[in-house]
Amino acid sequence: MATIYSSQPDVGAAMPDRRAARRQETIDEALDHAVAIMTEHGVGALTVSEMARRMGIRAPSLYKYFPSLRGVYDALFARGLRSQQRAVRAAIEESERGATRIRIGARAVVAWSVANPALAQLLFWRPVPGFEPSPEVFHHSVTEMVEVQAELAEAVQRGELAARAADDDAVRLYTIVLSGVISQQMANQPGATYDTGVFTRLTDDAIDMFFNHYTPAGADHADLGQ
Amino acid sequence: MATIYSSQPDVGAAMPDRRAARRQETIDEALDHAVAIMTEHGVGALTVSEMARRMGIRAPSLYKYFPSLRGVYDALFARGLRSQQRAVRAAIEESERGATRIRIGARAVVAWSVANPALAQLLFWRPVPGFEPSPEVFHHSVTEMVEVQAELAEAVQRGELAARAADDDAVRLYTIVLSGVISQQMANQPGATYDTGVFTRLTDDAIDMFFNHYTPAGADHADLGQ
DNA sequence: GTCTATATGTTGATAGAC
DNA sequence: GTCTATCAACATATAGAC
Repeated sequence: MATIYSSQPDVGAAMPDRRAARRQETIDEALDHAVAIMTEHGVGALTVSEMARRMGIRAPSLYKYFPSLRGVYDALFARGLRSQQRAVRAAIEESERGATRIRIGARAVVAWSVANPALAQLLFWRPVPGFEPSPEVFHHSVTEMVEVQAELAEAVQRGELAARAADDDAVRLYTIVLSGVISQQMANQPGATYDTGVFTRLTDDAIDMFFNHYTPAGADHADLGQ
Repeated sequence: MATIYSSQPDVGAAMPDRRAARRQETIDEALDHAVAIMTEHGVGALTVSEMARRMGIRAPSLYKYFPSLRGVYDALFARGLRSQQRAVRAAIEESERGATRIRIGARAVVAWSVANPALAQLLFWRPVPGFEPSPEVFHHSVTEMVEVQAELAEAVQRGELAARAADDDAVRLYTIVLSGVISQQMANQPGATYDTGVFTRLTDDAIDMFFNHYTPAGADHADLGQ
């Protein structure tokens, strides 16, 4: 297998990999600029022309990397999902399972969202007329919700939450709470960080509210997984 | 004072009122088309040209009624606020005060939002690059929150909710819950009605969750204001 | 208050040379 | 894989005739 560490990079079988890597670098750079544009001027203000302008190339050249503007949005949606997933996984990595992990994961999602408002809007809202993520990209998004449900089931098993918390509706209520925090923060105080945002500061409060709603019978109001 | 019921409508002092009324009708018709365009193609897809096209006039003519495209958005924001307020006031009109009124108002906000998705997106999100409502329009939006806070204080007074429910943070948590329900519904199942939406169906559940979070000391988990 | 005409700018996308 | 050239369309907004 050819390696990108080859000492003779321009020869023979090493080429295709090098080409592919270079190509991927260009794509990544293009997406970096796309995120910057959306952050500065709004998610709906992205244009192929502006991306090309910032890269110092002509617009037609970008069509070698993306089939269309929608293709760019789709790549951005996928990148957003991956980035968010990485952030969450890094946060929960060594945490205890169950309620604790749910809380830490929730904090991570909110923190990632305010740190990446452009991508977050693309994931949580539908701000671009006519754009919907392609099925294969959207599939990852569904996968993520399955993991949340599994963790809720674990919390039930541990006696931290009532049995109802393993239902589909509980997952929905969880997403309602998180997307509420994120939406209100992005819409009403866009510049703030996780610590300074008047809505993001309520993340733990919101999670408490969610957990209390599923307090197991006989248990007291415990502040789970603090 | 001249009346629009004047039997001699084209004479003298009656004219300015008739002119003003006719002008307002044209503006309203223009905004109707604007809402239709946003509903069909997304909030960000509104153009002066398309509005004119649907009205059967030329684009320049519309500039006699609106100073710019942003002016149209501002008028739409104001219309959305008024419409939502009317819906809520009609719903709570004869209800008991306190927790009951909060619950009924919340249902009304969610129902109005899924029935008016375009205007709701304009109010709850910031989907249009560079558009922010003008200060005087936005002021009404703040007024509304003050009313929510007053009703929460009333619920505290009645012993329905704990004292903390009168804090600023409680109002924020309330808006988090509502905007969460609305955001998730609009983003993930846009076509649904209040009754068929998998998220809007959880409105009462979400309000229960909110109320339980502020259960007064000594009180049991009551389903307030059902 | 409507129109035509126009200035001025933008975009997404393709064809084809190099 | 980059470019030039170009298409076809669309936009916001203004000037000025009627």
